[in-house]
Amino acid sequence: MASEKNFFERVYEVVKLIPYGRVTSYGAIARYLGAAGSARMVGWAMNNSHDMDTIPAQRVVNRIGLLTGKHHFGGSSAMQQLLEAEGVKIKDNQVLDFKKVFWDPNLELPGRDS
DNA sequence: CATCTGACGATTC
DNA sequence: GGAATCGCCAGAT
Repeated sequence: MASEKNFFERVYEVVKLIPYGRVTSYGAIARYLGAAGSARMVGWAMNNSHDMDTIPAQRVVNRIGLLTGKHHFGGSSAMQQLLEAEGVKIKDNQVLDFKKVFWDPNLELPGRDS
C-alpha cells in the first residue's frame, strides 16, 4: 500500500520520518527507495518539493554531513541554525558527530511490512 | 530534438 | 590524501 507513489513523494515521506535531532544523507534515502546511485534525484526532489515547508530538509545533508543545501534555505545559515536548535552541532557547514546523529532509513526503518 | 545543469556518490589519479 | 572525473536520472532551456 502506498507503494506506488512518485519517487519524489517517497523522498518527502522518508524525510518527514527523520526523528528529531537526527540527519540523513541523500544517498541513504535514495538507496532506501531503491534508487541507489541517483542521490541527486533526492536533493532534486527537495528543490522541486512543494511540501518543502513541511519537510525538514535541513535534516538532509550529503554523505559527509555537509550542509550542501543551505543555499536553498535563503542563502543564510538558517539551515545550520535549524539543526543546532535540534541539538545538532554544525561547524563550517558541516555536521559535528555526524556519525552519531546520522539516521539511516535502511537501518531505522526495517521491514515496514504489515 | 540536443545539451546542460543539478541540495550526490563513488572511484580513480 | 586531496583533486578530478564519470555515472545517475530527470527537468529546464
